[in-house]
Amino acid sequence: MNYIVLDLEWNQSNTGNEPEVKEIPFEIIDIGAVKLNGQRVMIDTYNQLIKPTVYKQMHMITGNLIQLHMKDLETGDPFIKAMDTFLSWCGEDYIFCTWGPLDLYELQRNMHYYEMEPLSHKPIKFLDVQKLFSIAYEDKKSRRSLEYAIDYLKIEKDVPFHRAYSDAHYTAEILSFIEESVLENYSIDTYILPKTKKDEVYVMFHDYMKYISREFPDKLQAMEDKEVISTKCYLCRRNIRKKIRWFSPNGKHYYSISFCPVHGYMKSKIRIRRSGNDKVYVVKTSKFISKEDCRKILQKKDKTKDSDLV
DNA sequence: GCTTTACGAAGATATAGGGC
DNA sequence: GCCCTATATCTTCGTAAAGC
Repeated sequence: MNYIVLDLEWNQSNTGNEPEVKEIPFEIIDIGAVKLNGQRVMIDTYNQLIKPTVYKQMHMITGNLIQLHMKDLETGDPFIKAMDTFLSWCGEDYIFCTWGPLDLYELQRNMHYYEMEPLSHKPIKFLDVQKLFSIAYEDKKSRRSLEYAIDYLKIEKDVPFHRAYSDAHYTAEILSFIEESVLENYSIDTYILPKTKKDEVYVMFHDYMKYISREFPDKLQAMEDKEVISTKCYLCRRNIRKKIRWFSPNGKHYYSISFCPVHGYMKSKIRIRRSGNDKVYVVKTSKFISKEDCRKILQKKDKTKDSDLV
């Protein structure tokens, strides 16, 4: 499998002078990518400017940042043409890698605006190199700028930042530094949410698991779904007994604890999230915890009103 | 029984730090 | 300037205790 390390530059409405188009708040104007083989060695590159059709003025802040002017874009390809070329360049067997979680989301939003066939009909697995950098070298939670990571790894800064191709190239260099085992911490893009039960997402990490449900009309219906409220042991996949039934200390998050005779106390947490069209979906995470942590959650539950028990 | 005060929880708002 | 996410802080509200 190849790695497609992708970076985009985009422009936005020049507030006050140009109305914002709601369906495309950010218009992609520069696509850069580097293809790495399975050993993370560079085997090809892609670099293309896009001729904009939505925002004809460069936003001041953006213009200063990315060092691109409207006249540079006049010779660019139309978005649809550039994407067709780019996607066939990507090939068949690959995973997208980006710095931060936004690029893949904006790419799909732009494709949708131009009524292109979607990249996928379900959530997309990708590598967020910004997150991987934090896991490999920092505290797993912080998010650093690309330049910080380049300085940290003492990689030579031979081209300016904030152009799609150069940032993709820098990101690829960082990716090739990161130890193989860290790459298991992949991310899920939810521009497209699971549409059916079959498309729902189950992700196993070494110390926790994550589940992303399909959409439901509201919170109550989500919390009635068997799969949503199921608390099977994610290691041995057996049904296990609930020690603490689902409860919500605040109406947004739900907690439960089950006990697996082999793996111990498993805490599950449900977050209810809003999707675009006023529906909701569920992100459930499960992990094994100590008896002491179990006691703390029990205390939290005792403070919760009965009406919030499920 | 009414008013004041204190406190904690929940919700709303602000901030920070990343992206362009 | 706007988007996204996570976290911190402020505000509001309900309840309980204290004072009269």
